[in-house]
Amino acid sequence: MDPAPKRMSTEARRRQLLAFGREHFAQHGFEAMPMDAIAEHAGVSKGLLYHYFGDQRGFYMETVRGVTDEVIATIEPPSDQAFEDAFRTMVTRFVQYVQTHRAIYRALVRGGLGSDTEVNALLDRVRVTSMERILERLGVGEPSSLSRIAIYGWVSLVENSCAEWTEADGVSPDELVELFTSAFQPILEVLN
Amino acid sequence: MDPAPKRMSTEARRRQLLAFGREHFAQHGFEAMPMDAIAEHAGVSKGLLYHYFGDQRGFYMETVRGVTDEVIATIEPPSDQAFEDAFRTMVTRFVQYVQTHRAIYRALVRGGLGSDTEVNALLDRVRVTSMERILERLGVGEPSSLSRIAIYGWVSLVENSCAEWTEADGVSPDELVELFTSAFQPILEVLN
DNA sequence: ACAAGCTATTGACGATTCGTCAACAAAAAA
DNA sequence: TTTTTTGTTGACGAATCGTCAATAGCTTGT
Repeated sequence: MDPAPKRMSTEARRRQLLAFGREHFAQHGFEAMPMDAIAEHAGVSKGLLYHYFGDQRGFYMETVRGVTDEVIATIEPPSDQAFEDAFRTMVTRFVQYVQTHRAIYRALVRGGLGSDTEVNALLDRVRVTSMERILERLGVGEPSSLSRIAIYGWVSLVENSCAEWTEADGVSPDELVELFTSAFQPILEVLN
Repeated sequence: MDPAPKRMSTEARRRQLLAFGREHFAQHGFEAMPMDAIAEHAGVSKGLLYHYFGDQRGFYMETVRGVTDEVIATIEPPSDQAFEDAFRTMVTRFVQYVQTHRAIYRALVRGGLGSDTEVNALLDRVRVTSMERILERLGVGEPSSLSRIAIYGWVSLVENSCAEWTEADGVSPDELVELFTSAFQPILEVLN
């Protein structure tokens, strides 16, 4: 695939492998594919993957974490806006992220890494972070059980609607943002 | 575990193995567990599992299908009610199902069989069936892309809220039904 | 009661994949 | 050049999948 220098610095090699992993998973999903084959496509030996990432799960984890961290950074709500505006900014940025990173996002939520408990925890971290940021901006200290369930549900709605969106045609980002915003109103009624 | 008769009729053995599988997955989730070990716990040989279900995926599939078919049958909306009532009946029955089958339901949506494309298709069948029934009752023939996305999102909200609910305390079924009903109103605005 | 036939059931087997590790080789240091 | 460091490899053992000929329990016929 690449000229693939025979020997690279630890950091450079690591970045290269993670970049390849991201691209690979975006195209092929996280379906079971032997580490041998992945390594071959990446132009290195299987042993090298294990050397850098410990085990298969480790490679998946680091790749996924790269994406989830990116998402979390993207939807950081601006601190100089009132709630309604900050909320809309978060949602808008999220939708834009999905639009810009269609393939990898779909692989993330549809590619089926739910099987792995640890990897799934990374996905849940995005959801929980979103929840906490919203609750914090609303000044809700200790949300009730119902509040948590309601917000979690809304976040899931956003997540899965976006996943479907990546396979649909003719729906603009604005329409999605509008949908998510209006869907949040009944949730707001319930919070604490 | 059981007295485990040495030889059973094909149908009886099949039912017994599926019942065991359901119980096993409810308790342990669908985490990777060797077929050898599963067979041992079930009191049969590994070969027998393969004989009845073809392969590992086949065993998972049949077990999951048992549950998904049950869910689909449960939320069949009554045909003699107006939409609002039929809708509420569907949601209520669904919530009751989750309450009654906590363990297996959580395993279903959290146990991580998303990894497998085919098994995931079974889960999606529940969502799609729900969507179609609602759309049909509303008299929506060919839903727009946005409509599909919106309803799919709402179904995901219900699904994931319920999954969280199985791990939470102090939230009544009625509160959930109320939440889901109010969360549906903005969706209704968008449909076609 | 016994033999013969049917079929539910088994466990050993080859194939595939995971993860390890001692050996190798390319760059840097002396 | 020689030595040292360390990025890299491929062969290996362990674990698991899925197969299949052999086995053993039930049924039928006499």
